[in-house]
Amino acid sequence: MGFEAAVGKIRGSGHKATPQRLAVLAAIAAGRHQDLEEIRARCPEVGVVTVYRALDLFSGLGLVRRLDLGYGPRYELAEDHHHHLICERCGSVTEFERCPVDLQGLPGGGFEVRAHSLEVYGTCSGCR
Amino acid sequence: MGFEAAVGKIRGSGHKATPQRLAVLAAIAAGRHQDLEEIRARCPEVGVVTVYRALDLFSGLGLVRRLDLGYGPRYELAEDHHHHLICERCGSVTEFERCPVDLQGLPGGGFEVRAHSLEVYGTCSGCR
DNA sequence: TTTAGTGCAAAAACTTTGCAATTTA
DNA sequence: TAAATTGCAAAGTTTTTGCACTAAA
Repeated sequence: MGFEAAVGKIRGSGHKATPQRLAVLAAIAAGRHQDLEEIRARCPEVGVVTVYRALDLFSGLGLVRRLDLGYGPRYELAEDHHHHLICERCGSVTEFERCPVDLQGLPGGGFEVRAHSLEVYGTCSGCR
Repeated sequence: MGFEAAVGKIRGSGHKATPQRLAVLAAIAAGRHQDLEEIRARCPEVGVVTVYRALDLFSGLGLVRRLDLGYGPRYELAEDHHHHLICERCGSVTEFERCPVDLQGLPGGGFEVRAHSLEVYGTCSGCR
């Protein structure tokens, strides 16, 4: 889901697309798996409380996803799928595009899939 | 990784397998994606601080993984792979066994894979 | 016996809430 | 204009730290 679609979803859900919310959304979209501090740094004009509330709203709308990659909460746009490579030694996180997931014939009896997130744990080349 | 192997890994890494640590580990192994409160309930004799420190140690050893499934941190044994079905409507989490991930020819230039975790987001049958 | 680990109490960090002022649709 | 949103200050939670005591190897 892109930035534009996300804005549409905010309005469509009956919420107001305030400058603060857009700033927070843009901040999240500008990076990947950022923590609160990183997001805040990209929109310092927005109060912390508002950032928390925006994050909450966005999560509820399915626009943003909260992850735990090992060092506290991180946020990113809830694209259809994300794939992270996480080094258990140094904690570095890198992403990769090619989707190694095949959700054909998934169990779960009628579960409707919207997105997925894959975390691959191991040791990065620099730590071996 | 089973409980036994985990104990071996604690000892092998030069740390002591204290009754408190074993209790915490057993508590985690007894359930799936539990939060701190649930874990604590299974080993009430262990102080909170010790639980936090054990969780920290276990994460560092790669025995336990911290996840964020939408409502704060959750912990589970870091088996080779886990697959969660997360309902974005009601927050319910279910697991499934069949692995839909194929990590052959993964990018990442020499990243050594040890395990993975897949979260599938969508709407469960009860919420549709 | 030595070094690592525990638990308490306190500190720090993080997140949520109440409320008056402000702003969007 | 009415209802939603913001931001401050305060309250509540969660997590970490300092330190004396205890226990595992």
